[in-house]
Amino acid sequence: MRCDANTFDGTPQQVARRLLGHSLVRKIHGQRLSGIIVEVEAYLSQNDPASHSAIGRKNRNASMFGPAGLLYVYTIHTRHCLNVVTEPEGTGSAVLIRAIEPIEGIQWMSEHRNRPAFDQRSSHPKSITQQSKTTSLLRELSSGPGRLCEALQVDLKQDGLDLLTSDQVWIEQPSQAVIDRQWKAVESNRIGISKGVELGLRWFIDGHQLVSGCARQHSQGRHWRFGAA
DNA sequence: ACGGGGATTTTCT
DNA sequence: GAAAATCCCCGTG
Repeated sequence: MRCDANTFDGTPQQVARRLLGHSLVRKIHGQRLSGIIVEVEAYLSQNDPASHSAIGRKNRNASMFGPAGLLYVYTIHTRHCLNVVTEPEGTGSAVLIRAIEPIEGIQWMSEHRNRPAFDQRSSHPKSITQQSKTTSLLRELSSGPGRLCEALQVDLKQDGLDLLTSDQVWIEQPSQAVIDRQWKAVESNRIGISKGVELGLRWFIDGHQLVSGCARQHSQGRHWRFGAA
């Protein structure tokens, strides 16, 4: 079920934690592409030197200052990254989606990433070797903010779309299958930034294989039952 | 008009 | 690990 405004209501920290386990859905050429959000970061409107909003409202970050539930897309080198805008119009805050576990349209995502076609027959592998092979293929697809944008064919053309009403991209509530997994979420510092590292503000599913970066586990950090936040 | 910088990824050694 | 790739925007002149 598509999320309503309640999902995007709250501080960027609250929305970031809430979005874990939700599905990011992209519809393109009549096809549904989707994945479960497993890693997020919050970027704040105040006292956050790493936030794009820290330089003030410009053309390129304008949608970050829009109302909660907008999509904010920016470019980094040759790639794109996508964010969910939080807080009321005029407030520059957002949640960066850093990794998804692909669910629907995996073949299309493989093509978009220009990777060898993903073999659906091995998506329920029996041997450990097949399992790790599948995992590494999926990691290439959507573990990392630039990768998932390419897999879902999201770029500046989607910047500013409204996730509440768009027929191109939206967020859906966690499926029963996800709830049954009894995931735990953990907090860490954000990665890939030079300022504001000590603020924390990164959350991910503990031990999930598609979380980006080397630290997929953070056992010493605070953690809680998924869905409790 | 020009040049630098960035919430990244890939492909080397 | 380190460097390249070769983007978009923004600040400067």
